Amino acid sequence: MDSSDLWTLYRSFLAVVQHGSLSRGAKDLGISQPTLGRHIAALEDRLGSGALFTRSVRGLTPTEAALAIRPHVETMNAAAAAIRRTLSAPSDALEGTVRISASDIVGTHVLPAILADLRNRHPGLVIELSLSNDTEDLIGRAVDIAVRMVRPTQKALLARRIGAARLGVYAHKSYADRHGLPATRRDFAQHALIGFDRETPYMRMMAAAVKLDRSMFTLRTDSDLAALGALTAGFGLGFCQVPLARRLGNLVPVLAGEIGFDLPIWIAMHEDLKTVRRMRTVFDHLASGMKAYLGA
Amino acid sequence: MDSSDLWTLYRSFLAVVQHGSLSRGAKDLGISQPTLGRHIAALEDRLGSGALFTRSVRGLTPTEAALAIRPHVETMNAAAAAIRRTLSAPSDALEGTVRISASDIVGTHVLPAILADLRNRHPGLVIELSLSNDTEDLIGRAVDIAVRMVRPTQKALLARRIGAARLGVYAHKSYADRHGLPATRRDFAQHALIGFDRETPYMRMMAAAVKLDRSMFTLRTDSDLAALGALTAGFGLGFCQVPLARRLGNLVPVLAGEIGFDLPIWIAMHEDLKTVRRMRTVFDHLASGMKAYLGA
DNA sequence: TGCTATCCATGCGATATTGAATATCCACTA
DNA sequence: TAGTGGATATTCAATATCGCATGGATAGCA
Repeated sequence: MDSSDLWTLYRSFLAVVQHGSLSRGAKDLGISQPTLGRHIAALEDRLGSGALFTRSVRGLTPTEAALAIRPHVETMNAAAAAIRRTLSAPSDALEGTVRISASDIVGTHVLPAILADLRNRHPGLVIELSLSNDTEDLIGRAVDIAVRMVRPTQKALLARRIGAARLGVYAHKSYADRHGLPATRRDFAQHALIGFDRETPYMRMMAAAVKLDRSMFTLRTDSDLAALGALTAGFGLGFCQVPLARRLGNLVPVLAGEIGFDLPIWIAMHEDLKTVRRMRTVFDHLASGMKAYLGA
Repeated sequence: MDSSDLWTLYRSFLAVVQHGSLSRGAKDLGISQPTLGRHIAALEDRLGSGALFTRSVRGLTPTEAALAIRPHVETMNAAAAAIRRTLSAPSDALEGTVRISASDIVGTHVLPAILADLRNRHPGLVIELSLSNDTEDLIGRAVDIAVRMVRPTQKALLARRIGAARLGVYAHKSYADRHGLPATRRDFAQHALIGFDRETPYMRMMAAAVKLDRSMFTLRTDSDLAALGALTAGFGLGFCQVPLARRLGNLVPVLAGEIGFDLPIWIAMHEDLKTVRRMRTVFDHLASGMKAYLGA
């Protein structure tokens, strides 16, 4: 083993980068601190690109080179995790682990009921739910199936369009009672608006569609959940998916005819997984569950 | 090391799957056949999902489970390769390796000149060129930079739209001299048409745009290069990017006003790489080179 | 200043892993 | 039917790797 088996060393590298010290990394990996130290030394030696860490008494600080390769090692790690999931059960069985990603809102307010139903039908299934508004992880194998609000373009993905969730402006009843509701878009200036903080491509699109921008918001947050929380707490006017607003109750639509736009809903998974029965089952169940949500 | 360091074992697994036998895989990895055999046995044992291979005297045949995890291991492998590329030079230097993916046509007819120019300016650069019409590999780290014909949607990608290449129908002069050219779309039935073989989403889109379908083609191939070769050899009428047709010469446009559509051109790379100087440099150079190609 | 907690490095015996040699199996062929 | 080539398994001594114990160093704090 002289040429270059570095894979184990990469794994050790990741533990150190994530934990910041040899001892903590070693504990996480279940190996000893001296061994992990030797791994890092061996890796630096064999890569021949100088030090990956600067040793200090507080731990190991990654160098620029270490930061540069870190994302790649994370990709390896995600793929390794995917292997374990794949083998968590035979491919023709309706049990084992499936990892799903979805947005904050969908993951907390829409999926739980769908997943509970799924679990009742197939008790052997184990669901991992990863909530994030980033949509980068299907190819990198960080998750098996994704519920998305944008059309996936990658060829290797099996994607199905479920429909579209209309996004509208709402206010909680308690807010409406106290402050009334705007009759026209101009009245917005007199109201408390809940919106985004940082500019993201997605937000820019949304802002253009409804002709609102960051400066008009009274409460700015990048957490959709926080925004929804503020909305239901009666803080002010905010966006909400129409089916979700119906389900939550006590939310009254604002200028429903005038402001709003459609958010397409897609379910996607890697094509490789379509032969794995539980993946296919979860995929189909998510599709029908989301369709029911849209129709509600 | 009892819990689960399987990364090295995954690497061994991949070698066996790729080469079909322990002995060939071992030669590829630079380790001995008994060692590799023990790796596979250990992996099967620790994964606890039964055999990964059926041993025969002809070699090792992957089981269904092995086939299921293979893509994930390939992802790990691609990421490992990306690490080596990243470290092939310091991140602030204009040397080292950059891996680019592009379509067959662009890779063979457009990029070479652009890359040659690049190499003249920065002799320390090493370019790896991966040609394929699949566009799945940026997140999985199989390549660093991609030239694409579709808009990338993934958030973690840094993408720039260069413009659009118009796709038109052409015939080689020699064909036109012998058979004449169609005056209307209906005349196509009397001509030899070069087109695609299998139905792909991309082809379906293209077919819809120009109102042609598979049954009308006299020569069917899924290799764009073969189609272009047939076109320039005077086989019949076929599609070609307008700037490329101009550059090749001896190609005459057919119904230029009537048939054709625009192919957007994008350059994309992972956002992580934008701090690596040579990546940025190649990205920018590709952008300006492709823009020049479109303008030509 | 001295105590503690946390960190990395080193020496050393125990253990696990490796490679060379070899045995064995089987398909194929003259 | 015997020989050949290519394959996997086994044995065993050499060696690489590991964990434990320990040393040394620094920051925080009373």
